[in-house]
Amino acid sequence: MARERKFNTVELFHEVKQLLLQYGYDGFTFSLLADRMEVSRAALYKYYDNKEELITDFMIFEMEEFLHELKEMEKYDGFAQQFDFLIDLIFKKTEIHHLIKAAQHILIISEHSFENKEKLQKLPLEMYKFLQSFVLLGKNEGKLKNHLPDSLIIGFILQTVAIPNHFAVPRDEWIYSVKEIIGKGMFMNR
Amino acid sequence: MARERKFNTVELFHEVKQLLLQYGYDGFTFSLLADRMEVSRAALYKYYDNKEELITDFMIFEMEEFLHELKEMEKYDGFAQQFDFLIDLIFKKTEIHHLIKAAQHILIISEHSFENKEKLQKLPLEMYKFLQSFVLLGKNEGKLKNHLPDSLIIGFILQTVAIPNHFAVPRDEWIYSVKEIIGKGMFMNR
DNA sequence: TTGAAAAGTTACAGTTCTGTCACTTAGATA
DNA sequence: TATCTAAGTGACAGAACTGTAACTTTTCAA
Repeated sequence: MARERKFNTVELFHEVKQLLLQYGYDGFTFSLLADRMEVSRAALYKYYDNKEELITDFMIFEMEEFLHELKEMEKYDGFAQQFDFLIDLIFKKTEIHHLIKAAQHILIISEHSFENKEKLQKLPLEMYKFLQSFVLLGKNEGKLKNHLPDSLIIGFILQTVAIPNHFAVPRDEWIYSVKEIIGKGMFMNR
Repeated sequence: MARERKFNTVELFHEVKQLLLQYGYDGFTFSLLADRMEVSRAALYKYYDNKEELITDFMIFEMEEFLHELKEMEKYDGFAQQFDFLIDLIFKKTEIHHLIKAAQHILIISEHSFENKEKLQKLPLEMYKFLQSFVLLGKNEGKLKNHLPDSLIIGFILQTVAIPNHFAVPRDEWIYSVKEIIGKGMFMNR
């Protein structure tokens, strides 16, 4: 009925991710993407009205995938095991942190609402709600300090991934030390 | 001998800061700045060749100011007091975190070297070296865990400022809890 | 008072990106 | 094989930003 497509959504999103991480939201252009995909710029406009819609769709795709992997946590028993899984996951997927930042950037600069804007807004909330149940488990098990705000606990854990490792401390040592600080702090116990 | 200037560097940098924090490096333009300063765009080009040079000069100004405030730490006696001062300072100057990010952005995207590029590169290093001596003090006093990498300790402390307080936990409770987690961790002691 | 010098403006050319439209191409089906 | 339809292209106009050059304005000092 119609001509064969030169690319699919998976290939497209793969390049979008590379470009976003390399150039950021503002540096990303349809020309850049079209060159990478080896199609004309106009071809991309057949599928997405503008950059905002394209990146939004991509973000939703990435965040849903991450959320899906996050929910693997439930397969682990008890807080301690889930904690280890969580830290390992966010260090395996460090890009997600940058992508969420970019997502918030879209929501801030976009004036008019559009198709998937609402969906993009809801995803971080869903993620937050899921992690809050994890925090609650920790508190109920008596493993997490009760008086600390849930949002700070969650934020702290997610933020660690953004600490720049300028001096190239070996990955394993780094992650081990992060877990240590989050759990037991950096002060000596007396 | 010459005509009176319509603006000075202090006023200029004040507006640059506002615009940078609101629009980010990419969103910042000479037109935007000229409007704010109520001068013509071309007038700005009398003082700065381009955006890169302008923002670089501004960054150096801001980072030197911050470094100066940071060095007030030395007036406090012992690690514990210096730690409290440091946390309070970085929460008083949360913007500096975003500005340093922007500075790194410049260094990444700029191809050719220019006047103050080197100076901009050196400032974070100077800051790092200063904080490292603080970490050393903590380790020597037996207050900080010896086996944790210095760069992680420093990164951890600086990064806390970027944790988003989405649910508007009161400032004092927030900062108190941050200090608690950094020092003693979020796990219950058994 | 007049003219040198710095401050400031206007206007232009060049670049890059955006969004659209008329067009061509390729594959399925009738 | 004719033709319908979706895929893809090239080319255009409009917008925004950049950097510069020629010009005007203001001030002070000789």
